[in-house]
Amino acid sequence: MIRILLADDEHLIRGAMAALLSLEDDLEVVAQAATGAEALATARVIRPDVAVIDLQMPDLDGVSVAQALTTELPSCKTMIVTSHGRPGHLKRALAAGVRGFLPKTVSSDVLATVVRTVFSGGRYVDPSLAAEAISAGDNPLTPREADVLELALEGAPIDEIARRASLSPGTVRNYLSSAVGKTGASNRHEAARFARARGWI
Amino acid sequence: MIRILLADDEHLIRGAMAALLSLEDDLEVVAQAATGAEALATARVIRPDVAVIDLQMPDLDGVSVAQALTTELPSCKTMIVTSHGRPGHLKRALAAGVRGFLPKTVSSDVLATVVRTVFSGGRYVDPSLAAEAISAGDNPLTPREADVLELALEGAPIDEIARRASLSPGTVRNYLSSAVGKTGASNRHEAARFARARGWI
DNA sequence: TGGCGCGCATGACATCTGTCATGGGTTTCT
DNA sequence: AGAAACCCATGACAGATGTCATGCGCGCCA
Repeated sequence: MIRILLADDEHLIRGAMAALLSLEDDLEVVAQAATGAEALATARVIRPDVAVIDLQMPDLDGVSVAQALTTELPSCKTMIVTSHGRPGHLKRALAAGVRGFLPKTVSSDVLATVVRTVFSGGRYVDPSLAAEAISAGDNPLTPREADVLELALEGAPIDEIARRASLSPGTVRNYLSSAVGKTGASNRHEAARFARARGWI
Repeated sequence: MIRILLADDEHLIRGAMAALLSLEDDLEVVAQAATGAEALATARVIRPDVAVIDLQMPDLDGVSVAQALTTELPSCKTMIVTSHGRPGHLKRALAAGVRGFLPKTVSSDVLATVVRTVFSGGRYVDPSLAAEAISAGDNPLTPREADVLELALEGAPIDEIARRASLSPGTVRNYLSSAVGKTGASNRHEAARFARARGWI
């Protein structure tokens, strides 16, 4: 029997997935969590075989949870399911030790199969997401550029970005200018959206 | 037996919700669809009692489907479930004749209950979404302002917005300036995000 | 040890944007 | 008919932004 921890902030989805996984004879959902922190806390106590975690959750995102889990509970294999598959997340997730990565568009059969695969030590990444990730290419942004661009995402003016990043406005403009050049955008807002779409930030 | 049509682009979610609804004795999922168009076509043939539709789908969004359904199949009650509950959608949905509106954070019990409620002629709107919608207030943007602001969402420069809206750049700036004033934002990008968050665009 | 890339900053310049005043045409309501 | 709101446009001005050149210090690596 494979013991599963299920984490998703959407109660309905979580319950439904649990119902679905429970239909399989060899799978058992032993715990559920609605937030990243909750997932982590529960996992420490329950020590599940496989953790199925939603990528976007209110507090910690799925990748952070996975990161913590792989160091704290190496015996617990982590896999991530997501609605909005962005290439960058896949790379981050893999680096965090995630063993399976799926969009929620897959069928339930696939989910169950992948749970078994990662449980027995294998890995699985959704082919279309993998293809996207490859075509998206490497992140050309320097860490600082990425930081600044992320703050620019919400549409804040430069002065505010500068304050939030503890930089001088001039420096912020330089980073943004560089980022705009690298993305081929015509202003920082477009650049920020572009980078977000690629999963670079 | 209440006959249900289920539409959601995420296969996993759809299957899981179907599994969950089927656990109820008086509910039966008679059809599933992955897109808005598919949902519509299927409903015309199957004539379900209740249509449970995801708000965001690749082609037609849930509200458009609901609109079509209420005129074409008045006997079919429509309800909408959504991940990202934005107040504006709720208002639009209600105007489109939707009988139930739920975030996916609710429990499965609630879903089943609401299905029964709308089937028997009642209405149900998630209380927290309703509260949000009320606090968001009415849309103060004129239609044209909303148009322009929507084009500004992607971060395009003013000249491009002007071209896409077939307006002079000066006019675009005026609308944007007005919208920025109404939203209390400090630039159009922030204003666009704000308006989006309120469901105004 | 000498590049090289990066982080951080400043200054100058051209352009883009936001704001305001103004005006004419249309529709809607009273 | 008149007022009010909206649509569209132009012009002018200040401030924000994008771009470029330049500089210093740091850590990494051949």
